[in-house]
Amino acid sequence: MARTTGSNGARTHAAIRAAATGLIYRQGFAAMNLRDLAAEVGIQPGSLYNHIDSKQALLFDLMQDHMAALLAGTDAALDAAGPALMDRLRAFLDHHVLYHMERREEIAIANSELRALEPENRARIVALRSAYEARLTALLREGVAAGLLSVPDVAVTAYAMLAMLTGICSWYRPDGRLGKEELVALHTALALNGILRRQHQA
Amino acid sequence: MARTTGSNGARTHAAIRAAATGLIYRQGFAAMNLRDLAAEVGIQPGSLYNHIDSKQALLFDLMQDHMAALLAGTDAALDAAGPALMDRLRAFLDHHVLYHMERREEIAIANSELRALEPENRARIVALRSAYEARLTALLREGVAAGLLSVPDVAVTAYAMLAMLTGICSWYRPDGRLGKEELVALHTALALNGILRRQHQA
DNA sequence: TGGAAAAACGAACGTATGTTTACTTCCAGC
DNA sequence: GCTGGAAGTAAACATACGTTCGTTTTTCCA
Repeated sequence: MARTTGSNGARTHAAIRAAATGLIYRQGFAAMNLRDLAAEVGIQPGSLYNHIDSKQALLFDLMQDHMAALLAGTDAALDAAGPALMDRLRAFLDHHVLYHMERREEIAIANSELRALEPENRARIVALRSAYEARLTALLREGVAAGLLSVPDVAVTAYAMLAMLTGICSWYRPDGRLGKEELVALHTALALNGILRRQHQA
Repeated sequence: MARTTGSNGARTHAAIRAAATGLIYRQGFAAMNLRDLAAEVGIQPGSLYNHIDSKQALLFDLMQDHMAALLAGTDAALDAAGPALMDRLRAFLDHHVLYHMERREEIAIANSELRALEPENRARIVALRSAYEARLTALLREGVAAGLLSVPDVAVTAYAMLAMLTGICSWYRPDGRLGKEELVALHTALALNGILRRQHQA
C-alpha cells in the first residue's frame, strides 16, 4: 500500500519548506529558482512536484502557516496575560517583538512577498493580517475609552507601532550586541511611551 | 554633431526612469521585465539600451539618486531649523515623514531592493543609508547628553524610530482619510513621546 | 541643406526558468 | 515473494528573459 506517514516523504516536504524559507528570505520569491531549492534539499528539480503543486502554492502555504501561527501565538499570550488592559497591551507588544526576532525569516516573507501572490491567495493572507491588526486596534480603543491612552488616530497609530516593532526582524541577529529580553523591553517601552497619557506616568 | 541635451533622448531617459520606478515599486525588481518597461515607455526593448547600461545599472542609478536626494533634503531641513536641538530633531522627523509620503515609491525601492544589487553597488547604497542614520543617532546622542532625551540604546532606538516613520510609505495614499500635515504631526509626536524624558513634559 | 551622431526598430541569440513526462527505485502490506 | 503506490531520476518542453546586432529613421549642428 501507500508509504506511511513519517516516511521520507514527510521529511522531504519539511526540508523543502525550510530551504524555501531561507532562500526566499535572502533572495526574494521572484529571484529564487526551483533548481537552487532542489539542490539545497538534495533532490532533482522535478522531484519537488511530488511535494508541492507549484512555486506559487509553496509560497502561499508558507505565508498562510506563518500568519496562522502568529495569530495563535498572540491569542495565547493575550489569554495568559489576564483581563487587565495594560497587561494585555504589554503582552501583545512583548509577544510581537519576541516572535519577530525568533521567526524573522518567515515574518519578513509574509510582510514583503504579498505582491508575489496571485489575487485570490493575496486576499486570504491580507485577511489574516487584518485580523492580527484588529487585535491591536481593539486594545488601543479600549485604552482610549478607559482614559489610559492618548491616541489621536487608532488605525494609523496601530500601523506605526506595528511598523516600528516589525522593523526589528530586518536587522536583528541572534549573536548581536543586545539580548532578546533587552530588545523586547526597549521596544515595548518605546511604543508604550508614545501613547500613554502623560498624567498617568510617574 | 551629437544631439543636444533636451532632445528626445533626455526625455526618453526620464520616461524610462519614471516607468521603472513604478514597475519596481509594484512588482519588485526581479519580477519586473524589460519588455513591460519598454512597452510602458512606448519603445522597443532593445532601444532601452540607448539609455541604460543594464537592468542592474538602472536599479543602482535609481537607488543612488534617491538616497542622495533624501540626504540633501534632510540637510536642508536641518539647516533651516536653526541651532536648537529639539528644533533640529523635530525638523528631521517632520522631513522624514513628509518625504516618505511624497516619494514613497522611490523610498520603498531603496529600502526593499538592496538584496537585488550586486555587492559593489550594494556597498555604496548601504554607505548612503548609514550616513542618513548617522544624522539621527547624532541628534539622539546630543539629546541624551543635554538631559532632554531618555534613550536606552541610541542605535537600536534610531532603527526603531526610522522603521516606524518609514512604514508610512507602505500604506499612505494621497487620497486617504488623513492629510499630510496630520500624518506628519501624528508620527512625529508618537516618535518624540517615546524618547522624551518624562519630567520635561507638560 | 547635407551629413553624422543619436535614437529607435525588428529580429535574433543564448540561457534560465517553471513544469511535465517516462522511467526507475524503494518499501509496506497481502 | 509479489505488488502497487509513493518518491526520486534524468531528460526534455515551452516559454520568458536580458541582451546584442544590423539596419533604418530622426534630429540638429556646421
